[in-house]
Amino acid sequence: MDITNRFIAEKLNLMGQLLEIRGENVFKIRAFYRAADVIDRMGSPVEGLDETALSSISGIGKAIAAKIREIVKTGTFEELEEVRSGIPEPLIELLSLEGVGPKTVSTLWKKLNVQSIDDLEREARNHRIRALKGFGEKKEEGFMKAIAIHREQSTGRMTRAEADRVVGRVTPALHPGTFEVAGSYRRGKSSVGDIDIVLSESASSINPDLRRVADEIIDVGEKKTSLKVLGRRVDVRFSRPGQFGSMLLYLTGSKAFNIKLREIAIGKGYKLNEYGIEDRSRGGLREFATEEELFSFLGMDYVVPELREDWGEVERAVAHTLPELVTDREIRGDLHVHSSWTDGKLSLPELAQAGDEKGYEYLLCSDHSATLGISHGLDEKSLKSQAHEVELVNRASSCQIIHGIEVDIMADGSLGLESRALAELDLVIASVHSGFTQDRDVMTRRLISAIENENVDIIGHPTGRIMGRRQPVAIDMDRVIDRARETGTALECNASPHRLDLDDLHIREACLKGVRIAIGTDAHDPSEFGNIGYGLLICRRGWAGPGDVLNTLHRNELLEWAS
DNA sequence: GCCGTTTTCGGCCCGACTGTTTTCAGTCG
Repeated sequence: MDITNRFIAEKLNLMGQLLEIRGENVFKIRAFYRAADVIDRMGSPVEGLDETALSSISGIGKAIAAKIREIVKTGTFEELEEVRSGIPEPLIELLSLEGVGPKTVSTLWKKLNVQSIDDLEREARNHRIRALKGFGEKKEEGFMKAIAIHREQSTGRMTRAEADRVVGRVTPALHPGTFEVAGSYRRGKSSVGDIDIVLSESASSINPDLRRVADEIIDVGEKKTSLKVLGRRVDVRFSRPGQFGSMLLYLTGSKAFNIKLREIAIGKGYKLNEYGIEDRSRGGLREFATEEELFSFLGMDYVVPELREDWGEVERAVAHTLPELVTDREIRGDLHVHSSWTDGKLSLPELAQAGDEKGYEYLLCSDHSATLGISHGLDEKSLKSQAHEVELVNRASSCQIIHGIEVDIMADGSLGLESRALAELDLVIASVHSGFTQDRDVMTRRLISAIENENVDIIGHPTGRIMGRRQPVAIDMDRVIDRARETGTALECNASPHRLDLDDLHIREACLKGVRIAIGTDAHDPSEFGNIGYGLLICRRGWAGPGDVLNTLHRNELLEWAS
C-alpha cells in the first residue's frame, strides 16, 4: 500500500489535535501542524526519503523525520498510538464545530464527560454546561447552533465559478475603487473557502447596502462585518485608505506567506501587522496605502497574489529573482473545445466565430472518440468528414480551427481509435473517462502507455478529479511527468472550474522538469470559453512562464511542435 | 518540536471578537 503525503500529513495533524486536547506545549503542537502542512503541500511524495533528507526540509527536524519514517513503515507511529489510547476518538470531531477549540473540548470532557457531538447536544439541551466556570447561556446556545450548522452541511469549498457568483452579488453594493476581494479568491486558488473583502469605507456608511445583498448578517462590528451571501460566508474588513495596502496584504494571505513576511520584518527590527509596520525600538507606525509600497519598504520585489504560498517566492522576492509568469496577453488560443459534431453546442462555423470574438488565433477542436458511448463520439469515417468541414470553415475565418480529438485512454492503456486515424489529425488529446478506481500502479502505467503513443500530444485532465464529486485518480505523478518530458508530451491544465486539473502543485513540478502545459476550457457551450482565465490563474500559481505554456505559441509553431 | 552569519538556548506572527469576566481566556483567520 502506498503511503501518500496526505496520509502522513493527516497522522501528524491528528497528533497535533490530540496534544492540544491534552494541553501540551503550544509550540510543540504548532511544530506538528507545521510539519503536516509542509508535507501536505509538497509536490512530490516523501515516502522514499530517508531521515536525513526529511530533516533537511524546513519545518521538519530529527524527531518528526523519524516519525514520518515510522508512518511509512507501519502506517502510524508509537507516540501517536500512545496518546490516542488515552483520548476517546469522537472527541476529535468536536473540534470541527465552529467556536469549539481544544480547551473547550478538554474542559467539557473532563468536567462533564462529553465525548461526542451527541453528548454535547444533550448536555447543552439540559443546561448543564452553563454551570461550568467560564461557560454561560450564550455558549450553550452557540454550541447548539454550531451543531445544527455542522449537521446541515459538511461545508464544502466553492468552485471558482461559484465564488464568482458570490462576488458578483456582493460587489455591486460597494463603490468602485473602494474595495478589493482578498483571500484565496485573490490568490487564484482552484477552490475557495469563503470570500474576504477589504473596503476603504467605514462600517456605518456601507452596512445598510451590504444588508440588502445578504441572506443573513452573521456579525456586525466597527472593524469587520460578516454576511451570508448565496449560502456562503463573506467577511468584509474595513480599512482606512492610508492603511489599505497592509490590510489587503494581510487578508490576501496565505497564512504561511504572512508569517514569512512578518519574520522578515522582525529580522529588520520591525513588527508587521494589518495596520502597517512598527519600529520595534522606536515605536511609531508607518502606514502603506498600497501593497507595492510595503513590499518595497521591506526591500522585496512585489509578489503577485498567485505566488503567495511560501513556496520559495519570499526568498526570490528578497533576492529580486522572481519568475516571469504567463499572462493573458500571451494566450493565443484555447486548446480543448467541443463542437456539435459530438456533445458540444456550437457548430464549427460558430466555434470559429466565437474564437474570433475572443481574439484567438486558433481553437483546438477536440471532440470525443467513439468509444465514449454517451456523447456519440467520432469514428475514423466521421473524422474524415469533420476534417473536410474544418478546412472549409478555416478558409472563411481568421481564427483557425485546429483539427484534433479527445481520444479515450482505455482501461488497458490502449487508445479508443486506430493509430491510422490519429495520425491524420493535427493534435491529439488523450484522456481517461472510465475505470477510475484502478490501483495506483495500473493507472500510472495506463497513462504512461498513452504518453508513449507517438500520436498523442496532450494528456487531458490527468487526474480526472471533479470537485465535490470525484477524487483524483491514484497515480504516480512523478513517473508520469518524467515520461512526459522524455517523450515531449504536454499535460493539460483543464480550465473547467469543476476540474482545474492539473492543479497548481503538479503544474509546478511539470514546469520545473520542462514539461509543457496546455490550457483548455473543455468548453461544450459558448459560456464556457471564459473559463480559460481559471486555467491561467492555476498555471501562474504553478510558476508557469510563457515558455511553459503551449497556448503562447503561434498556430504554425504549435503545429510544428506537434509534428 | 524546530531553528540559528548576532543565538545550540530561548525564542516561536499578530490582532479581532466573543463571552465571560472586572482584566482575561479561548477561538478564529
